[in-house]
Amino acid sequence: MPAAKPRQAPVRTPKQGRSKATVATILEAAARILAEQGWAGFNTNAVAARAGVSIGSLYEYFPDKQALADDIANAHIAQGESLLAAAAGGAAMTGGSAGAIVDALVQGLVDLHKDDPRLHRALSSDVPLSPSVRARVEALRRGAIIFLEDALAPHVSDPGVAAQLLADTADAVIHRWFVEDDGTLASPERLTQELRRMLRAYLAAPPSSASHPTGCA
Amino acid sequence: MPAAKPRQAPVRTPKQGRSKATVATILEAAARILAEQGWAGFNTNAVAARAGVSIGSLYEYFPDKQALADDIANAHIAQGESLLAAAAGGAAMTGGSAGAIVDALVQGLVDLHKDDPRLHRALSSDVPLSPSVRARVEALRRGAIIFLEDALAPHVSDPGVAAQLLADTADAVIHRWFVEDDGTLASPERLTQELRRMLRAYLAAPPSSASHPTGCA
DNA sequence: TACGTTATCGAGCAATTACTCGGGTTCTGA
DNA sequence: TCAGAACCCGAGTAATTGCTCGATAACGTA
Repeated sequence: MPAAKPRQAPVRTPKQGRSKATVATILEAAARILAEQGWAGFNTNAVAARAGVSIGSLYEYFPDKQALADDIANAHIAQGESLLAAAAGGAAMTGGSAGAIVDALVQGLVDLHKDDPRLHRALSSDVPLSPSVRARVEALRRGAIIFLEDALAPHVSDPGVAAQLLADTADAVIHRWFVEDDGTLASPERLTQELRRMLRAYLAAPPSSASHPTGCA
Repeated sequence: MPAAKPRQAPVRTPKQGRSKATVATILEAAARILAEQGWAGFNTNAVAARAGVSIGSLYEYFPDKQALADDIANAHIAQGESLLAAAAGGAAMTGGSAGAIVDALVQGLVDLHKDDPRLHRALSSDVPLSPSVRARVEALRRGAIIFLEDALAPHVSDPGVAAQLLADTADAVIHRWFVEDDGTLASPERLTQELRRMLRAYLAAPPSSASHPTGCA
């Protein structure tokens, strides 16, 4: 890893159709390698070879390896943004009851994780992303929590904490079941159903009860 | 990364006191580098330098880089095993009520994550561990779930699913709050309290109620 | 003290890999 | 048709890094 030096020939922006296709091919090959072999197998020579393109061509359009990874991550994040927006819309449509909020949240996260789980895994816990990309992920998370906070306000006493608990729980657990999946004992679908039940139970529970819960006394 | 070749001089097992100290120093330095810089900064030359030991000495006691990482992971897992055993004992002592089970589970996992969170993070989602180590982690997880399953049997209708949901939820969420900690909105302690509330509410909820939960109707 | 065992050392080898650069090919517009 | 722009090529460079090996030093014991 040589120190950052000013590049002689500046990075090209594709103008003709063939170069646009080249860039797309490179990005696709890079994503596949990332999904299949993770960051460890992600080297620019391999990406170029897999794309059927010379290493020189790759560096015509990407200033360095990091930019390539960031581009892939940004595309994935954009997908996540629209997916969560759709989930938010769905929750609003169905009336905003606690159950509807839970369903929309869980469904949105399942959708996000089900499409290309291996790439999602690589991007979320393997690739060292640049600060700007990390900031975008964080913004997405915060946006989702803020939305949840508003939606939950009528239903709980501390919407801020409830929103974060719901968002983090659903995301972390779904991530584990759909992405890590190291010999999961029960099926993800069954577990997801039970997850919804748990989140609903939480939202329905009184703010702070006795230390020994006894159900409905 | 050259192909695996039979080592000329077999790996030494430390006999004298000074070599035992050397091994300990190497392991300590390696753990610190792993915690501070992750797998990316974890190279054997750096470990040897940080330990104040020559690279040759390192390779007297560790066959390769992977063995070094695995040794650190195994020590960490052993710690986790005893911690979870303690939590299990605690739950049994306090009577085995649903609330006690939740408290013991959450407390055990918090303890596991609070001690050296950076190392825990590196080991759990950065270092490519060898299959045997991964198997040991998986065995630990399954053991915890089996234990939970027995403990929950008197309280829920489907202990298998409930046990996995509880274990995965608590682990994943606590991991996020105590280890990842990317600008968490609320304090981990407050969130942990609310997590306990959620898990209790789940265990107290009836097996399968109407789609619109209304608390205790 | 003498000798075998144990421990330490570090220059350097070999493989990997991010990235360059000089030169060729294809396209486009006049 | 032809000049220049856009595109593509891939051998090669320099840095990093896992690991070896022959030599030296410290230790234990007779």
